[in-house]
Amino acid sequence: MTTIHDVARVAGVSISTASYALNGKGSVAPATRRRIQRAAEKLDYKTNARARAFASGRTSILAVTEPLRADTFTSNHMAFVLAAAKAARRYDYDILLLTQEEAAGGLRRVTSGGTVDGIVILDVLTHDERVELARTLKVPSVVVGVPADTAGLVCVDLDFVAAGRMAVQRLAQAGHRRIGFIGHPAASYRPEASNFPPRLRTGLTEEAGRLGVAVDTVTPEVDYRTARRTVTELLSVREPPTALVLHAHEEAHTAALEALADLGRTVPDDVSLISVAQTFDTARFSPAIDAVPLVAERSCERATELLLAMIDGDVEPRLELLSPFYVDHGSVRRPPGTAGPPATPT
Amino acid sequence: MTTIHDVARVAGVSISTASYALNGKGSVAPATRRRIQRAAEKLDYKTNARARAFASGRTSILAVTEPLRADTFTSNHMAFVLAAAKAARRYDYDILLLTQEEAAGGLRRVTSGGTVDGIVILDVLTHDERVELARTLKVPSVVVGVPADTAGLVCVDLDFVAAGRMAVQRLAQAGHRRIGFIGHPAASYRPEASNFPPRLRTGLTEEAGRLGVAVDTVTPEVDYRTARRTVTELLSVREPPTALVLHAHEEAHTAALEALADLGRTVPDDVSLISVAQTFDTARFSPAIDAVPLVAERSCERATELLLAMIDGDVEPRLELLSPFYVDHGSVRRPPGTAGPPATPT
DNA sequence: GCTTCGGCTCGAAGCGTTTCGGGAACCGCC
DNA sequence: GGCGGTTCCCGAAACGCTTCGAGCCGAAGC
Repeated sequence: MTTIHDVARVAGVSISTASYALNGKGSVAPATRRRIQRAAEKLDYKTNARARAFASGRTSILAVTEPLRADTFTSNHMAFVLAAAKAARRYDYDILLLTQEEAAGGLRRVTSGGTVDGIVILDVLTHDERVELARTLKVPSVVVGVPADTAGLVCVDLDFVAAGRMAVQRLAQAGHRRIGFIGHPAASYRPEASNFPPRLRTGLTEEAGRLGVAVDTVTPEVDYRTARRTVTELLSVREPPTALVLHAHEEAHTAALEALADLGRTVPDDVSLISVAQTFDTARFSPAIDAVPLVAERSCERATELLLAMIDGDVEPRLELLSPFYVDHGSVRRPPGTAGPPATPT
Repeated sequence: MTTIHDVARVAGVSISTASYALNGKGSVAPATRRRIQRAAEKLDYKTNARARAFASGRTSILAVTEPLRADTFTSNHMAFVLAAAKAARRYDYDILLLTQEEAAGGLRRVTSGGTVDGIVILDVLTHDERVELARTLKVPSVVVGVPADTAGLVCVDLDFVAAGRMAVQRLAQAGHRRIGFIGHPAASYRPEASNFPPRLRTGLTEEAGRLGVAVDTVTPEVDYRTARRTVTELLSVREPPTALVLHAHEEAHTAALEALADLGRTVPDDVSLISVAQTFDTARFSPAIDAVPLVAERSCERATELLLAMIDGDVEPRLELLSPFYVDHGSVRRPPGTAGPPATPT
């Protein structure tokens, strides 16, 4: 195995100079640096990660903890894990994946032994043991999501409240006065679950109240047939909503579209549609659905950035809420039978 | 930070003895061992993973490489990654997750620097650059799946051919003479994709030929509406199949059930159903569907076992195909209008 | 009583890198 | 020409652990 000693010898310098040159630290004369780099190239030298970790006290590995629970969606989970991995790589870090059945224990293990330099806590619950633990660890950590108590934590998340508001604003502006909200399964709104579903709903209902928009809410289970029936019922009342806001699993989207087709309602002529805070692509539906997307990359990128800043240096505890944005696919229009100027974005 | 020196001092032994005792290696008198363990406990000593990795040349980390491609399903991917993680943990290993956009480069990186002790290659393509690379690396690796050329490799996978055969046998035994096969999207059967879809289809069609069973095949895209239409067409011919075998995405299962309901066919009275090689639970459908499941845990457990054997010691290259098994949920019955003894498993 | 053996323990040599402190050479300036 | 300040380079000290080889000692074998 070729070591830095070999490189130094071939380049005719000391190993310390070789180390400085290879790592871009210290001050090394350009000519010397080139000589060392050429030697390294020639010998196909690769830094021994174990030795480097030992000497530097850094492994260049981040732990990513992501529980798999029944009340959330696999694709969302995967999206965040992959986004975290991608973000980490941009800073030359790798990720070590911690699973549900090791949540706290795993964190303790990779942390106390110095296996990782930092922790990314994904998909956090309102009350999450991982967060409690992270507070006590000396290894820096960052939370993607918003636990009940954010004191002393660095948290990053989409502003779900604003996302809910944005959807309502858009529809209100288009002239809708009664909207249907298709939410997550009821269990997702309980205090022991994640808190983004209630946050979104809060934003939505409060803004609706402010703007004088009525909201009919349903929370179908993760099951196509139930979802479809639920949506059909939602639309079959005497005074049905003229628009739907979806913050639900993918299957519910399909179910909603099928239910609409079945009832002979077309999108967007009869009913407008907005999907809020999804990680999947709502353009792939037919028709494509307007979205206020949940971009895992955004949250994870920012989280990683902050985490690395914590690793070398201090970062003030904070809660960063990322502003939502709107993706127009033409699934929102004025409700039927109403006149006025065409709906335009703010 | 408390080190092994502290433990040794408190226990009144040398650090080498402490090391042997703590790692269960060498020979240490029981009394001494206990004394050392008590000291470690008292001092809350945790082995420094970096130092240990450096000294021992082992990091206790395995790389898991898993490409995300459009032609497979997120939930399957996640299932295998999690299964790999779980298996690794059982042997006190952690996993470092490598993503698509780094397939070969990432492997090279974590390998040449000694970041990981071994590699688990998931979801392998028939022709996969990761496999080519793995062959040249000095770090041991194991493949979950079956590439075109398995020479010199250790491969583990479900026996998809046998799984396909098993489904047909079951249906033939129940008296079915014409079955419908709902496969993956057409692209999955091309030579540049994974080869488990063609393997399964081969087993199915060959066994069908042997048993005199006709097979009508469809390969719907990953899209509910298309899938549903396709299944409806499959069942709307003059002489429709009396049973369906599904090796398809979850949405296609839902679509098939809805299509059947729409056509007024009930399961299993009018049509029998078997789902083959799925990682999701087919019991959650209504009605529950018989399955020849793809158990990610099985493949990953065995793969990990072999990988660790390779890490310390030699393992002969091999291809291990795991035998499929049948899970009965009552969705298979004799075709309507036929007499004879009730269908019973072999 | 001697040797031999095996169980137990220890000292010390790494493992390959980072990084500190210092020294040599050189510069510009008074 | 002396002197403070840079720039560039080097030697050597860690970093905490594993593991080899050797030593000691009591028990067993002759």
